[in-house]
Amino acid sequence: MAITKRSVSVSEKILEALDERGFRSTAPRRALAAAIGEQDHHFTAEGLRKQLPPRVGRATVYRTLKILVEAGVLCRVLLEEGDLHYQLSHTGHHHHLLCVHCGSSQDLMGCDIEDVLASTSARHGFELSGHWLEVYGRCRECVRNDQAAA
Amino acid sequence: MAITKRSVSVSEKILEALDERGFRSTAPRRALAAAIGEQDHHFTAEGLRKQLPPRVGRATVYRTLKILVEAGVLCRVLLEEGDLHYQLSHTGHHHHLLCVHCGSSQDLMGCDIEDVLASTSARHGFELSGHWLEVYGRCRECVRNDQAAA
DNA sequence: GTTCTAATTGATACTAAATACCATTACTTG
DNA sequence: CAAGTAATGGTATTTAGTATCAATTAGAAC
Repeated sequence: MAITKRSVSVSEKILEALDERGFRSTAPRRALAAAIGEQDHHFTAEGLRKQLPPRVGRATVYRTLKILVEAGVLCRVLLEEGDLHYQLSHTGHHHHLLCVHCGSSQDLMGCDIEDVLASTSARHGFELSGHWLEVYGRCRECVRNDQAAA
Repeated sequence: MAITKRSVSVSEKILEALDERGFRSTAPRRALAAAIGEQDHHFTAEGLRKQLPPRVGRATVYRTLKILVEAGVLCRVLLEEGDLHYQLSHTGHHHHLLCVHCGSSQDLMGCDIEDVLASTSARHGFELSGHWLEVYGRCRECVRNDQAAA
C-alpha cells in the first residue's frame, strides 16, 4: 500500500470551514484562502489585502477575516506594540509564544496557566469568564542564531 | 504630635513623575493630571479629552498619555472587545482582573503566573522577554449583587 | 442548461483612534 | 526679564475597520 498523501492544504481547510457553515465558495474567498495559506507568520488585514488582486475589495477582506475568526479558523494575536494581527488557529483555546525577532509563533496549550488563573481569581472573589494572554520573547532559532553570531 | 496628612493626590504624583523625568510643568499637563486623578475606572484617551477644557489639544492628550505609560505611571489595559484603555499603574509589573460588568479592575501581582510562564517557555526553548495578560470576569461586588437580585 | 433568489461583492463614504507637521506659545534657567 | 528650547494645538493625514447599497453571482430548483 503506497503512502497516501494526507496533507490538506491550508486554503482547502479554510474553504471547507466556510462551506460547513453555509458560506458560499466565491472567487474572492478562494483568493483569500490561498493568500492566508501562503502566510508563514501572523499578518494584518491590510497586509493580506495588498497580496490579493486589487479586484478583491477591502470590505470583503475584513468580512471574511471576521467570519474566519468566529469560525475558529483564525485567531487574533496582539503584538507587543499593540497591533492586532491574525494567524491560523490550530486548536481551540490556546496562547501564543510570539517571537519578537523573527515574528514566528508557537501555540501554547495544555499548560497550567488556566489553573493558576482560576485559583488566583478565586482568591480575589473574582468570577473568571475569560482572559487574553500573549507571551513575547525570542524563539529557539533566534536565540541560537544570535549566539552563533556573537 | 498631630496626625500628619500623608496622602498625596494622584495628580500630584503624576506631576512629580513628569518633573523627575525632566518634563516641564505646563497648564495642559496639570489639567490632564487632575482629570486622570478623577477617573475611578480605566479610561480612553478620547474619553479623557472630553473631560478636559477644549483648549487642550488632542495631540497633547495622546502625547502625555504615552509619556505617562512609558514612565510607568499609567498602564494600558486591553478590554475584551479589543478596546485599549488606560488606568493608573500602582506598581511595576502586574496584571488586571477586569470586571466586565462594572468596569472596575483589581491589580494582580505576586502571583504564580510568572513562574508558570517561565517554565513553560523554557520547555519550548523560548527566551521570555515579556507578556501581556488580561483577565476578564465579574468582581466580588457584581457577583454578590447579581445573587441578591436573583 | 435556464431560471430564480438570496448571498455576496466592492466602490464609496464614513467613523474612530492615533500620529505627523509646524508655526506659535510659554516654561525655566541664567 | 531675556533667550532658547520644550511644549502646544490646530490641521491634515494615517490606519483599522464598519456602513451602505446597487450590481453581481453562486447554487438550488426545475
